[in-house]
Amino acid sequence: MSSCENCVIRHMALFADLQHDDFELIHKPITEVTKLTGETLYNEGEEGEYLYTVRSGVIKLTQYLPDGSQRIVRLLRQGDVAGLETLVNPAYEHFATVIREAELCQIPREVVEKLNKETPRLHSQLLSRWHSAVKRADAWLTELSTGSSKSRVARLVIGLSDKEDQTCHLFSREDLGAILGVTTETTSRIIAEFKRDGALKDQGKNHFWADIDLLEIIANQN
Amino acid sequence: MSSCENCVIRHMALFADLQHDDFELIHKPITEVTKLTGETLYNEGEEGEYLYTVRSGVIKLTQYLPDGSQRIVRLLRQGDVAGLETLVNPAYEHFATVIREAELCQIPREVVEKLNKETPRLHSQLLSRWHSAVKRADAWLTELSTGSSKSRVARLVIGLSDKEDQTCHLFSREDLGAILGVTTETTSRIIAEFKRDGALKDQGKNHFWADIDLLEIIANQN
DNA sequence: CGAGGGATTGACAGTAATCAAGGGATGTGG
DNA sequence: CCACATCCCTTGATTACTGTCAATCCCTCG
Repeated sequence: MSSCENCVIRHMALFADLQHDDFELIHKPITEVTKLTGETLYNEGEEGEYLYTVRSGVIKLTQYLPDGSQRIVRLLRQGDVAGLETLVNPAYEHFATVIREAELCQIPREVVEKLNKETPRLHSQLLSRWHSAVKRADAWLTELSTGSSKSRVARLVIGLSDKEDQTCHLFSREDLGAILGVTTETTSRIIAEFKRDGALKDQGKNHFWADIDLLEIIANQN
Repeated sequence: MSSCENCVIRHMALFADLQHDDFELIHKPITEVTKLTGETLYNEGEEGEYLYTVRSGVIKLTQYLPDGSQRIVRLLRQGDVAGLETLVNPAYEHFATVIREAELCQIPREVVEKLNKETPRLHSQLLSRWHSAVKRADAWLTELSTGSSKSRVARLVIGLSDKEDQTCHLFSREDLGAILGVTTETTSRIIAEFKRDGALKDQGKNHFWADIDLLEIIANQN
């Protein structure tokens, strides 16, 4: 139960700043769950029973418009938390779906609420989580929803790339489209074009080598 | 200095939950400033000396891309706070510009930092501010950056409308375009079309009567 | 009255959506 | 093991929308 204290990703987790005694306050089980691509964490409007920290994999948060069109508003990766909004208001505000096989810590909302009440050491983590959510939302808007489709796809690929070894795992064209607010066909065409131009080289299973410099040029023109 | 305690918009202000003694902690002057349309509160990257609560008027927060294109990422109105990010990191993260004459309370960052350290009653306000910033960022993306230009303009007009008396103050076509990620010409054409179709009726100076029901229909089709 | 800035409109080019069809990989059942 | 179905990606043809460039209009201000 208090294995959180020894968590390998604790330095980037919600509980990073907690001290030994704080973990005594946890009186409900925190369980580790694995979910496969396509599985759901929770749906918009449901009462939030759990928060989730992402240990590995990728989660998408989506919202729908009345006409049924959907938009992915954020991606969560290692160290990120899903369901924070339930600390302010019990209902989840997004559909949370796994888009790359994920290991998660499922934390009862009550645990976080209790810690938040009783130890000040959670406050700054919570504030900085919210802050980073806003920052990313703003960047999402300016970088991924502004300019031509081609620029936006290029920016998204850069954002999904590992700059060290110049590789990049992409998601389905449909998800990429929902991130950018364009159709799957447009996304597919542009990625195919990047492959023809040598900006991306296929390494199988949506895994690519990426010419970041070239993509940067594409991202900033047109 | 402690006139904050009697502020007429205190119920919606950052200091809503503070108690009498808390106001004793304020040892730097909070000043009320008025700014005209076009004036700037702060620029991205500057060290944040002040936070601002909006008493009246409208502030836009913008970000720029390397190629110079700009995007308005949020609007702040009565009760909203500009510059919250400086509590996490000293640099402002946007350009904050007045787009409708505004009265603001200019609060030294140190004041908020001190209150945040010394009284728990500010925490929940801060969390709920961040929460609402994220919620609005998400809605901005799904409602104002998804679908056809026409739908998006319609949604924006609805969002800017006073539902009581069916009126609406718009901003310059350029600002509306920067909110939606479309050109000023496109925005102008669509608003002109709304006027021809009777969805909007001009009442002078960017002030309109709005047929909300009709706009809702337009927002959800096409 | 003229200057200037924003709003509107037109013509046209370029981009992206739509509708439709084919290709390629994976997995299942015969 | 192969045939077939399925799912996703890709591509083509066409249409519709939006951006671009340019001109005009309107209002306010000096």
